[in-house]
Amino acid sequence: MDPGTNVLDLSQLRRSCSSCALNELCLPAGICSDDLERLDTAVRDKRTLDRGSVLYRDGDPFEALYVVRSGSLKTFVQDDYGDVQILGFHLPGEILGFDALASNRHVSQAEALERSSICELPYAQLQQVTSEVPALHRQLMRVISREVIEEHRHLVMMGRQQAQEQLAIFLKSLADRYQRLQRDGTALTLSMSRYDIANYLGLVVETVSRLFSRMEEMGVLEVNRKSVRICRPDLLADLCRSNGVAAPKQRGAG
Amino acid sequence: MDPGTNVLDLSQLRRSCSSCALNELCLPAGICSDDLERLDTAVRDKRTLDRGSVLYRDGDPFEALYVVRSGSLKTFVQDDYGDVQILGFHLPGEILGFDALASNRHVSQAEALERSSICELPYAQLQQVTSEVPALHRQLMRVISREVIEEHRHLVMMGRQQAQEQLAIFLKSLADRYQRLQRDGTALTLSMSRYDIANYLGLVVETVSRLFSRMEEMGVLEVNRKSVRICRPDLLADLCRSNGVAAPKQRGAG
DNA sequence: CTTCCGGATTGACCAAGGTCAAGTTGGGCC
DNA sequence: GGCCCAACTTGACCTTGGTCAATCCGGAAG
Repeated sequence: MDPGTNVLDLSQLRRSCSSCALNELCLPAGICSDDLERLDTAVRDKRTLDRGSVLYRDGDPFEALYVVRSGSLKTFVQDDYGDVQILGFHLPGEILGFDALASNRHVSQAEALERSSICELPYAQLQQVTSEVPALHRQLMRVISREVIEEHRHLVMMGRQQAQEQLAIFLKSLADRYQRLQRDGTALTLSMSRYDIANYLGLVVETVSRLFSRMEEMGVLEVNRKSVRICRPDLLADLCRSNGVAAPKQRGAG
Repeated sequence: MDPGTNVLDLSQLRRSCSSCALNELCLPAGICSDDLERLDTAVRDKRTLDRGSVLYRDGDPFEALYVVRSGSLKTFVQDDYGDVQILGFHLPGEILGFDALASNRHVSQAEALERSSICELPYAQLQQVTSEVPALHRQLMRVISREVIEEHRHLVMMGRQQAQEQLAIFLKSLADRYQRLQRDGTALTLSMSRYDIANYLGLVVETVSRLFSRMEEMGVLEVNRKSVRICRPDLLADLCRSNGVAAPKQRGAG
């Protein structure tokens, strides 16, 4: 439809947040349409990243926050000896770059796992708009808080004693996030490598590989390289809790 | 000095942030004195918590952020089966409660590890003040960002393959935080139990106990229940990197 | 088509650390 | 003082998952 009307595309671009499918997941959530237009003035443009290209690296000056529009990225820290710890995998609607707020420098690296597009929110403009739109300020805080909670989830996963539980929780949470994007939560396409998954969970790649095989034998998954089908979501949920524990322990202190 | 002048104490109380020793570590950092007074209007009062008492628990409505003034707390999440994962230990100057910004409910629990005092920042008032004082807004964001980075550190620690590295990193980072409080960074008094440490690192208590003993044999530490003296900070630093690795790996991608 | 190569899988082996069980210690309380 | 209990330590044992090595697989390049 509307072939050749590039001008229309541009105006569409400017009002991107209002028309974006990620509206409800992203920064604009809960912002009224008037304020949305102002937010749009702060969104620079969409950059496209090829697989493996770096959005920001450790030490880069803080310039902007970034929203994943399509594709996916990983963020990680790397110590002086080159040891890497992956901090997270980021799907559409998720915002990156908060690590740089503290010191005005990024202290982690963000890298595309596949061809991805990004919305850039230059911090200077964003600050301007948030000062004019208090609701946006609160929403921004909420989004950072989500980031904090997401890291809690990561910690809980890593703290598990059994590697199988860890992988089960990882897959389940990935499935949940897929579903929120209105995708099929039972047919995952993993954009990250086995090495990335292993590192993310604090395991080695062989263990992850074996666990995939074992879960396939158990009939929980169907695995074919990058594509994972969750045949038995119920069983997967069970695997998140050891080997199916007895009764829930009592909550609260004694 | 000034005995019996209770009135003076009260006025002192109201201007608490300006005179607080934690000034440079806490929210006020980098805020001019005029604005500081306005911040003080948002700080309710100081609560005292006994060991084991709960500041907020999972599900509590979000009412305030809290600053540790003295003592220490732990925060943790607890799943439906009672399994706990400790998220952090919080020393004076550190701010708690950000997890509730996302949903207006806390999704973790904060509990005093020893007799502690707390400054309460009711969020309604805080929002009022931050809207009037943009610098405070930015500072608040910086503080949350610090929280994010602190969790990165936790993840890196947990991701280590060797338990000894994990404990070494834990002790070193604790020592560093002690030092920032102008305390002696080589004489730690652990307010948390061995169980807490183990849980925090994703280990079991026996392993932690053995590692303390081993490090004592190595001459790195002197351990006596809660008190840990770091005899050889240099060796401790070595232990943070496996068993002293060869050359740093090359950074950056190939 | 074949070659090449990085990512993934599988197997054999082994040790770090988890589990279970038996002390030890020290602080609180009668 | 002595008892008690929780926190901690230590030992013996064994499982899980890490290590090393061989192999497989599929996509990209020639």
